[in-house]
Order: sequence, then C-alpha cells, then structure tokens
Amino acid sequence: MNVISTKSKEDKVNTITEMCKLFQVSARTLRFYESKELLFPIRKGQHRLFTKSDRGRMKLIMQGKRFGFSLEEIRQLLNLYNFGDHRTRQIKQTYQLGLKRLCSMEQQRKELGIAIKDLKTQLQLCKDLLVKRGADSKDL
Amino acid sequence: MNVISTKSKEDKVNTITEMCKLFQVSARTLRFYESKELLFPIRKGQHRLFTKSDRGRMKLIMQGKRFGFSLEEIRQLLNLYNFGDHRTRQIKQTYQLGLKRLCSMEQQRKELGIAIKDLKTQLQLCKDLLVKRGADSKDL
DNA sequence: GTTAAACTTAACGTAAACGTCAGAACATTT
DNA sequence: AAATGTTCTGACGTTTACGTTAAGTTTAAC
Repeated sequence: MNVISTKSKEDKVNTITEMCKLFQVSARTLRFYESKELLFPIRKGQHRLFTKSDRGRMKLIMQGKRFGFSLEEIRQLLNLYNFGDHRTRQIKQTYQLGLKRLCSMEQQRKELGIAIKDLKTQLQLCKDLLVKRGADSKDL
Repeated sequence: MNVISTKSKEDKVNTITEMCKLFQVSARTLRFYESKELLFPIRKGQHRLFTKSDRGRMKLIMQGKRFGFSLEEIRQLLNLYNFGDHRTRQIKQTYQLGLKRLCSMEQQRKELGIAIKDLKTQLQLCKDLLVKRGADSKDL
C-alpha cells in the first residue's frame, strides 16, 4: 500500500514469537534479556516489537554465550554497538572495556588452537589403540 | 635419602591446598569435581592426594571451562585422555564424541575469528567518534 | 459478539557450579 | 599433652539463566 516503502528490511519489526523462531530461543528468554537490559523492544500498547537493533544485539548475545561469556559481560560490551546515544564519558569506558575484551578473545583463540591440536593428537592415539585392539577401521 | 629417586616430578602428589594454589581454585571446587567424577585423587587415610593424572585433568577442565563447556561435557571428553583402563566399546564411544567435539571447537574458532574482526571494526568506529567529539587521542 | 490465538505480568521452580558454615578427625608443633 | 593447623564430611545457601504454570489482557477470526 505504501508507495514509498522505506527500506522494509531495516525498519522491520518482529513479534516475540517471530524472534523466538529467528533465534531458536523461548519467549521467556527474550523477556528475561529485556529485564536484564540486553534488549530494548519498543511497545505497541502492551506488546513487544523487536527492531533491527534488537536483532543485532541478539546475534551478539548468542555469539557471546557460545564463547562462554556471562550475560552481564555481554551487556557491558553491547553498548559498544549502540554508542550513538551515550555520553562521551561512558563511551570511553565501554571503549576501554572493548579493548580488554578483544585481548582476552584473542588469547582464547590462541588457546583454542592449542586445545584443538592436543585433541587431534589424543584422538590419533585413541584411534591407534582401537586399531591395535582389532577394531574394524571402517567403524571409525 | 632415596638414591634411586624415580622421576620425582611424575610421581609427585599434591595435598588439596597445594592443588588450590596451583590452579587458583577453592578446596570446595576440587572436592566438587571429585564428586562429579572429573578428578580421582588417591587417599592417604582420609586425606586426598592429587596425582599427575589429576593435574592433567585439571588443566583440561580449566581449559574446557574457558571455552564455555559444561562440567558434564568436559567429563565425557576426559576419558579420552585416560583410555588405557576402559573397555573397547566405551573407548569407541568416547572417540566418536571426541570427533564431534573437535568439529564444534573448530567451528567455534572460526566464529571467534569473525567476532574478533567485528569487534575491531566496532572499536575503530567508536574511537573515530571519540576523536570527532574532541577527545584527547592519548587518552585512548 | 464471542471464541480462540497470541501476548502480558507475576510468581514460584530448577539445574549447574560452586560458597559457606558446622562439627569432628587427624597431624604437627611446642 | 595441649594448642594449632589441615583436612574431612555433611548440609544448607547463592548466583546465573532460564523453565513452568497461573491468571489476566488484547488482537484476530469467525
């Protein structure tokens, strides 16, 4: 109906169930994240509507969780992606935190690489033993 | 006193407080891990003594935790590093699990690389804004 | 216009991973 | 032998991150 459909993708908002399907989480989880100030859905009356900003934040939240960060640790960093509407002083703090987080993530990446290598070695040893014990190679 | 000191480093056992200092965890944590069958300290009377095997396991536990794995997930994989004393059938299972875990760790490493890159970009944007707002560059 | 579907708040429950005592046993120092 | 230090086994408490009803409200369908 709108002749001027202004960037439908950018402006699109999602209901809570749509968000659930998008990110494979429960409604409770989304409400919980809002209560912890990780998401800021707008309201249409009483109902929540999730914006592009929320979708971006959710992606980061899911990522952070996979890497073993707590929700609180994630929340602190999220401000880095919405810094437009904050005071200079707070942006500076978030920036500093971002630098630290970057360091620890690079460290984690290194360690992960080593752990992967170790695991490979261990798997080979394990495989050798199984073969020696007469296991059928095709089973592995 | 022992003329033949048989590899003191390998055979060395640690009291619980020594282990606490070694790995920067509480005694409760070590006992908890034992109750969950992640560690198997030997006993001298009532007291626990942690062996080289326990030290190795602890290292893997700490690593696993940093990567965001649960204690149960870690426990299952730990058997991979002590497979000598298990039945072939169980070793096969652990081996299969190890392969899967390896996959997800490599996946995680990839994602971590991307996340690091994104974070760097975002930090740069943030820095630009701060400079534009007249922040002293040396503060950053 | 009412019934059903989707959504809401509020409150209690739960699993994981420990923290924090209490009370007793054992070991060591003095 | 008495005091001190270390360790032990419960057992209850706590935080994080949600799950799970319950009971009411709003929106969409018929």
